[in-house]
Amino acid sequence: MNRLPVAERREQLIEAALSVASREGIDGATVRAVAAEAGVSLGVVHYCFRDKDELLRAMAHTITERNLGRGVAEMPESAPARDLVLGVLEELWSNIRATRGPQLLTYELTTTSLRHPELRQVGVDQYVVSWAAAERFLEEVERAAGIVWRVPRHTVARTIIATIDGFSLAWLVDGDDDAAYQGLRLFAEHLASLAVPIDETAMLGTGTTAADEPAADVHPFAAPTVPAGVSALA
Amino acid sequence: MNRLPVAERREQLIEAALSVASREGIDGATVRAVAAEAGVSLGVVHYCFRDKDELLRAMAHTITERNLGRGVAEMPESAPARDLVLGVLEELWSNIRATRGPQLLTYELTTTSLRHPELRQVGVDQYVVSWAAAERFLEEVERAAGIVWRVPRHTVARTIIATIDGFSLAWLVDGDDDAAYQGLRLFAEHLASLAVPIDETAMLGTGTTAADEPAADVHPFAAPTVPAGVSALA
DNA sequence: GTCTATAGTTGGATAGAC
DNA sequence: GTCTATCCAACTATAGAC
Repeated sequence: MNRLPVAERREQLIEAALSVASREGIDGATVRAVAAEAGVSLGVVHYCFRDKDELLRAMAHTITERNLGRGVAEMPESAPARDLVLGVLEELWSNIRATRGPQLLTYELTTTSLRHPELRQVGVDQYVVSWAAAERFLEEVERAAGIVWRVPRHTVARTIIATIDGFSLAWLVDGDDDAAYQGLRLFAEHLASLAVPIDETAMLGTGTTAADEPAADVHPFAAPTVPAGVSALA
Repeated sequence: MNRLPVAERREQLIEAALSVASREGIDGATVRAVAAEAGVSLGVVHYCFRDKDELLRAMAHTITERNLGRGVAEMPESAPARDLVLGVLEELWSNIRATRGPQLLTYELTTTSLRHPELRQVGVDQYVVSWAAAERFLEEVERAAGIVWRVPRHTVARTIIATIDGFSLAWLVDGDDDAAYQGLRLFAEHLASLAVPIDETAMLGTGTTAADEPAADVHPFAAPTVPAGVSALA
């Protein structure tokens, strides 16, 4: 009944999709369910989106977009790397804990994207955005703590995302808050141990902020981790 | 046509389910598809399994059972912790790389189990088995390397599984073998750094192999050390 | 723009012949 | 034990009235 410009209707439907999918799982997010959630009839959804895939893609895009927005807001001018790392991980964790459904949904989207070529880009985008956010965080820490990382930044970024994903998934299954928290704390310590004060590396003489001293066998100059055909963050 | 005892038929069907699900994804593992894969007709599957859920549960059970079997085969009588850790992670990784489909399937099973109460136990079992395997491995390392871990064993075990899951998932998406390998190497170094020679802890006088001396601030109930300026990130 | 009605698929589950 | 035939539910997608 209520007439709306298409753009607004789309947003409303995306929001509805997000709600249903977070609550019922990705399989529960049928076109019908989304229409019902939004309080419109079936036809409206198909008027706003070419097909279900386009709706899902739009929904996924909104999610990653928001994850990008919720990046590192402000960082102290100067603080020890350890404190910065610990602080951000704490915050990240409390955020995850507070959003079970959406969190699970992102993993459902990842696995789904791996089985459906039409959604393939969704999974790639998720990681591109996550890794980029992690790298930005690492840069901030470098600046604020006056350090560099013992291993290439992108490797550290990838490690951060992997660890958070792994602990989150396990926590979704067993719901053990303490165990997850313990694990993340331990990881934070590890992360902090990867930071080396800039003075100590000064004598190595280099302009780049990338690490020059690899850990044992971790080679610093591995090829950059940009998957082919993933130039688009947009 | 070919008459078989139910038990064998069941195994055959489970095998078929495993194949289809690994290849086409969990959604592709319909009762019909499984029947086709096994070369039997639809009715047969329903004769051997009460319903689809029971088939999926049986399939999942087979997977975790095999993961349990493929535990740490042999471990040297004596070797440095670092070598042991590196060796096992290498092997684990090459195994994952060689089994994309099944690997992805386990994650699909995890997320699916989180949305369907009837399959809830599947996800729990996956982790129980994984954690147990990791703990057994850690015990072996303790013995062979003459060390104990700086943090409770179950925390380390959980970290191992989380890290492997995280890197695997990312690798499934971007297919970057090098990046995944780099990350796991770095993790191996971290793991090795958690080992402390038994001599150094002897004076602490304790019978348990669990760590009694938490790392720096990794205390179960330590208040979050969030620097003033960082809490703004929340 | 929005609705109802309906076409066309797919898939779970059962009945009953063999 | 195995097969064919069939029922029924749920879903995507479209057509056409309002």
